[in-house]
Amino acid sequence: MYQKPTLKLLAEKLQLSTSTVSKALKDSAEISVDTKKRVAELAKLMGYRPNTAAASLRNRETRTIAVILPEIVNDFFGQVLMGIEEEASQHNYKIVICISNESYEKEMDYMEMFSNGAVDGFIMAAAMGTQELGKFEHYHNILNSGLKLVMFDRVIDSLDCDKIIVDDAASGSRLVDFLKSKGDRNICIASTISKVSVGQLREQGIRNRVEELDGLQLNVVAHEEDSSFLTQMEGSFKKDNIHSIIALDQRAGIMALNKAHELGIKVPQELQIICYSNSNMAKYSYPQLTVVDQHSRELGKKTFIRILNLLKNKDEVQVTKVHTLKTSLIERGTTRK
Amino acid sequence: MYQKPTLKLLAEKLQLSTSTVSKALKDSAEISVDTKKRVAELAKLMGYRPNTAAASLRNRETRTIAVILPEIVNDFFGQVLMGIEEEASQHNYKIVICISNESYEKEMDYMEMFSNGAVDGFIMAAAMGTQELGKFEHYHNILNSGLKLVMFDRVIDSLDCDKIIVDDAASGSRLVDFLKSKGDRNICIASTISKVSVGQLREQGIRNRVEELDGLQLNVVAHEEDSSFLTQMEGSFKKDNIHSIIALDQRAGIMALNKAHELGIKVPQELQIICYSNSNMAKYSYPQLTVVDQHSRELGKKTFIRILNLLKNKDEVQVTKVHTLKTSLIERGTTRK
DNA sequence: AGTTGATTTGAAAACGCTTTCGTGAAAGCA
DNA sequence: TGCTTTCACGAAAGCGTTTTCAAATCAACT
Repeated sequence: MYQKPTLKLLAEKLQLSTSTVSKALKDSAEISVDTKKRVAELAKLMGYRPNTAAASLRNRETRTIAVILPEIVNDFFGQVLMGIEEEASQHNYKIVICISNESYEKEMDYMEMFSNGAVDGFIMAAAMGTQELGKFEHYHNILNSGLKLVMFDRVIDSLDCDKIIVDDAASGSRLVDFLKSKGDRNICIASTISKVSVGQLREQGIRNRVEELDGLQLNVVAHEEDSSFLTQMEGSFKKDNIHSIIALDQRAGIMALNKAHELGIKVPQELQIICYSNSNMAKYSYPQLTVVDQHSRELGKKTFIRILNLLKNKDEVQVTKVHTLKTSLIERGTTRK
Repeated sequence: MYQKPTLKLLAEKLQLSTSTVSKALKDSAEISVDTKKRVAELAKLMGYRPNTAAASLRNRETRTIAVILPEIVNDFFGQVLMGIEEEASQHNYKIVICISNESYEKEMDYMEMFSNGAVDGFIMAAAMGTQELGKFEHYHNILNSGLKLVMFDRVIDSLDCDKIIVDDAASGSRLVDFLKSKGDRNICIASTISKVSVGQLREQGIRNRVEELDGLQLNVVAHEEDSSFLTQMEGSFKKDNIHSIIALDQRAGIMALNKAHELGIKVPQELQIICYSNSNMAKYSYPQLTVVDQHSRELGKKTFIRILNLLKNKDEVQVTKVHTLKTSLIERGTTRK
């Protein structure tokens, strides 16, 4: 089988040393324009590609980032991943992907597995299991070993690392104002993510604002599991006189909408629904769901850029460790004009 | 900052040579049980992890597979990726992810970028752009350079490589039978993927069966772009007397369903819909879509196992290069009992 | 005691790259 | 011409592993 060209091979063919060839390819000032050209030409001709393992070994950097996601069949995380990947490929970085499946153990395993120098850093959103258990030593281990860590969306408050989040609490508050302005008094929170940080933040933001304002009522329907959620939702529809629903995640939103259909409730005339996450599911529902857009792709890009900065300014201290993105409301078919 | 333990460091502490330590950690028969134990203990104590770059360089294998997907915010590809990832992590392989965004150029760039020894092989589904253009030299380059390549779902017929696909044509044929048995005569194909291989195969399977049988009528609504698709769909609903729709992809399915809602067509009483891909969108639609399940996660696992075999039996010739998985119909709310 | 064989360990090279440092040649200047 | 400076290149070391081959030790058998 055909042998991949190496520096040595190029050097032989050109009657040069590997050092010269290496420098020439890096456009070093030490090398004459003439030989640079010769080297570049042959390299192109032979399809030379530097061996990454060798470069990693020598340079002590892998140009690889591990991305640990709680799940992947989920538009939000998918979009974030897109953003990360896009930015990474532009900067000539590789992304290795790990799916924790919301499990603390898997998350830990992955972090251990890659803490040997296989990657330069981690981008991650905490697994539900981790947030429930509240065990964070694996994060500390990573940080202590000098690897970079940037968390997004589902972050650990007590952890001293860089974080990219959205204004979950503030947005919740804004939604209440929005619904009140439409005349709704009886608001229901629907959630399948009440065990993760963002779910709690959103709920808190809503709750606080409801208490600040007068004459508003709040219900909560929360369950991770579809069927329990649906029966709870149905119960709430029947006994409480719900004017509007704020769904803290796409699944809760779509299930609430479907249940409303089933019960013959007219959306948005009799019931308004706002849903977190600008997902395809929300876009292709009927009617199209009004959503809180987290600008997830942008979030992914920002997250990558942040870790890139950490990697570059090796010793400089970052001042602002937490970066908050502002969400925006996309009004569609489940809210009134 | 703290220095990662290496073989050399372990060796010094134990008063051994690196060779011995290396062998001991690999449980070589050359080494006495006693020293093996000593080495193992210290290694564990110090948290030794072999440097992957060094091992890659020496062993000429990276234990890394590049996965190139046309898109990631798509339940089918997401599920396949899950399967791949699951199997990979079990076999101690890494997955680097690339998103071609349906573009021929990006696909090519990625394959070039990784064809240097950064990965041991590729798992991929062809981008729409590639299938449209019909340019496949980049695949040949990969194969010639000795890297392994396994394609899934969107494969290139003329390419001599391993492929994992589903019985697209056959399943199309079965769907026709199914619908006919329910009394439908006027079938409409809805597609946003008529430019990719699987879309064409499914359509062909349906078309052939319709021609074989008597008294059936076939319409086609196909457009990649949402708004054009929707207006075409609406036109078809109004002029053709459609009994049922076979949607070749999830987007087409959900859009057809929504349009039916909009026009007040009762599903499934007046119109049956069957949709390819067992996606969340289909599961959480109202009513829930009847779908063709491609067992996508299983497909992902099979794909990884295939490439793993290629990697192991380096010289052995694989006999069956194409592996076809059987799809199954999941009857839900958009078809009649 | 001498030879053999088995057992356990080590020295050294290699994987492909980068970088420091050194060297020879050409150029500049007096 | 003799000196320094600049320019262009090469030698060599080292990144952390793995593996081949040789060496050392010790027991066993003549």
